[in-house]
Amino acid sequence: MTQRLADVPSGARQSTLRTTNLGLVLRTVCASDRPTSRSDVAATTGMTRATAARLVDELLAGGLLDEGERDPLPRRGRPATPLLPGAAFAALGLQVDAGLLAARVVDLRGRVVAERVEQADLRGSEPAATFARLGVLTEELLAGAPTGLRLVGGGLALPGVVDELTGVLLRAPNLGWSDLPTAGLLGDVLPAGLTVDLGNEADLAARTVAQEAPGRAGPHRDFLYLSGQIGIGGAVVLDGRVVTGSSGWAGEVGHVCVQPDGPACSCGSTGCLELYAGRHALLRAAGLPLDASSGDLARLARDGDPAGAAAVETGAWALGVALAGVVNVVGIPTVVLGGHLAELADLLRPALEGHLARRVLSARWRAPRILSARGPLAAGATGAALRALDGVLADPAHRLG
Amino acid sequence: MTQRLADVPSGARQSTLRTTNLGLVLRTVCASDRPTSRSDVAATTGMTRATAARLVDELLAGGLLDEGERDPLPRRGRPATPLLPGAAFAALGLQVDAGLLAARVVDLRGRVVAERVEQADLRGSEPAATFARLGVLTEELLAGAPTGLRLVGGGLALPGVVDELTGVLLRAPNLGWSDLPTAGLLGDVLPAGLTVDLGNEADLAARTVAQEAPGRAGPHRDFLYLSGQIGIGGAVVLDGRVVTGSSGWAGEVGHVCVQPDGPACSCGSTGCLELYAGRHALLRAAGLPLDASSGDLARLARDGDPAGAAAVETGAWALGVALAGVVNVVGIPTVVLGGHLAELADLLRPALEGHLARRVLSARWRAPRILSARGPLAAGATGAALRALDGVLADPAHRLG
DNA sequence: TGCCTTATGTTTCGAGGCGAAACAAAAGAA
DNA sequence: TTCTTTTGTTTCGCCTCGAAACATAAGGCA
Repeated sequence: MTQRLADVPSGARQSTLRTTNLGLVLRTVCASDRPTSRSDVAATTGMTRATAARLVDELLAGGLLDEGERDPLPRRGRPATPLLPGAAFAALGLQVDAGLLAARVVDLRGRVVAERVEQADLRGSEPAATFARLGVLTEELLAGAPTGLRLVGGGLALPGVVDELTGVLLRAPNLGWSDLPTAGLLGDVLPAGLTVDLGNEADLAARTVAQEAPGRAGPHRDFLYLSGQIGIGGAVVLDGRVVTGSSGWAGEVGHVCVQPDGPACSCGSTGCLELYAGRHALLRAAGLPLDASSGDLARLARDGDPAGAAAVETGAWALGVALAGVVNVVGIPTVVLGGHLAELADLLRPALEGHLARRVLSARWRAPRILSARGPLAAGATGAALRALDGVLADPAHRLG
Repeated sequence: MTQRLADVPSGARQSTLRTTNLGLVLRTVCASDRPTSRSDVAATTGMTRATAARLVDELLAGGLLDEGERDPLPRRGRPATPLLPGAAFAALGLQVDAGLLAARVVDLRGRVVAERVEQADLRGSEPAATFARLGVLTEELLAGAPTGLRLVGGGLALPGVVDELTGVLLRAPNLGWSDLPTAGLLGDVLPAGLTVDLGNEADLAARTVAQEAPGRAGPHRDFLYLSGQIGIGGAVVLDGRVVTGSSGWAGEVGHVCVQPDGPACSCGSTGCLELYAGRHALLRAAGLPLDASSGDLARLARDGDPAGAAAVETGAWALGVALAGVVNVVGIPTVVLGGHLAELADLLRPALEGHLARRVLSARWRAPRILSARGPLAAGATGAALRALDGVLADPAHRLG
């Protein structure tokens, strides 16, 4: 198990060693779901206790680790000093969606330190006005947050295609926004000195499934995440990491064609998944108003309403065709349904797993599973904060200098 | 541009530094398409000349680098000593396909040192007999290879689903093989001490596009590779690396559904891509015998034969539907056609690019491109050798101890 | 021809960081 | 009280790299 330096074309020096090991120690502490001691760190990393202790002390001095209270466990030997991720470090997660605004502060231990979620119909809203609202929300949030918090950065989850490098929102049909340079807008409404990076809502929400706290892996390492908003977004998680691709154009599962002879989609194609399993499509097929919730639909279908059942049936069929294609290509048989699809998971599962069993080549070897990502609202905001905190874990030395 | 150690949960020590930098130097020399000097290495890696020279000397001693002849270029200053990847290191690439057997030796400079390719109809063949033939081929190949070659390993490309870890061929419909443990069969027919790893043909062939020599990147960093054999396999290349997924079940593009109401496929699904754009489907639609070549089909279509043109048209349509889905999900707009599809690329391109322009969400921002991977036969064999050589580049220190 | 300039490669020295091993500390067990 | 066990600390030596001076091998120019 020799360690290997990443393929950055730059020579490694002594300080690189230090940087790397600082990160390793921090990640080791974060990865554990219980307090860890210097000795534990040494054991799991293979370092000597001397080295582990040196590194831990440096991280403690920088506030990236905290020493916890001694656990009064009756054990032989000198009692260990528990180590925890530094509670002072936190990040800001924001989300703008067609139906809500959210702002959340998550600390390095993965705790939600403060949050504000506001229902709002933002379809076709004016970007500047909406960003101003987001700014007010954030200001209130931070005013109520504990003092002494060190915000290391932030992220903004948006329901659309985003260029993470330039900070331009390229396309967000459900907000009615496109080609929007957000840097200026965000700079005007957010506290100075805080860097907020954009991200696709599905990509970021998938992080909340991939890790249950910064640096601590969730129950699944490889899965497909489906984010049911008005449209359907997706993310591929491989080895615990979201595969973003070379640009933001990945994960548009909603526009996978499930019926080439089907109706025209606003995207220019025909028979897109969204036309069968999108939020509006399902509600319309069930005879419900477009502002009904997924819970309403679920109730209808469970109560034996024929239109409701048919809507779910059609949705499961379309999801089956589209997901089978994705599973055949990326080879990951685990699908996590998020957003409004999470609430429908139990209803969709029987038919959907049946379709997948038939259409997925590997089904006989590894049967595809449909899971549900029930959780608090605005998972994208949490994911955005997690992403910012991941930056700290990747290079803690940067925060010490 | 700080260097970061990979996320292996093991502490980095001084020797790790050395190991890493040895690899970095070797890869730097390999990445260049012209001889490189110690001074060049220092400049591109940011090391001092002293360090670069130390590392180079160690690699020279181990044969991983060679010093070349001085280039009599009239330049000022002390002439540089050219460095080249060590020609003594090479790997064996094998391929078994429905229509051929291939064995090839590729050295660290990316040169084909020796090769044997044999046409053969292996559909439904007896695995043991076919492996015996492969063994004979390999023996002849190695007998004719230059002496002093150090074979670092090998790979076998198979047209099917493979478990790379256990060495089991799970499913190869066109050979008629399934659940075949190859380790024993290979061990019986290959020289002792040579480790040969399995690989999917498309995954390995994609490597020949991703890199033009070991450690030297090809023209495209991100692309989709389509391998047209009798079936249609695929591979996703992201950042120059083939994305293999957690098991071998990725890349089954041939069984993406393009028409849910379409005919039944042998895989159990309906309307699979393969039924429209697979080799047999195209030939049948064109009214050609199943043993005709893609060149025959191309000629027919170019000559204005209606059936031939229709076959190409249908193939392009089906590829359009399937690839649009893949591009929408993985966000990579570059598609490289390999195998028998390479020869049809020019014919498919107009219609196919049209379909993609309509069905791919990002088309207006980045128009999908269809490229052709024309090259020598049995690209999988070359890719298998490249994969083995990549192992050397990843950890050259291992070859020095 | 002889000296200067320039680029490459080598040698020497010092500093940073880790491992090894002894040591100190803090508890339970006998 | 003393022994045992586990954790944390200190000291020392080794490894590897960077810095800087030095050596080498060419062209340029008078």
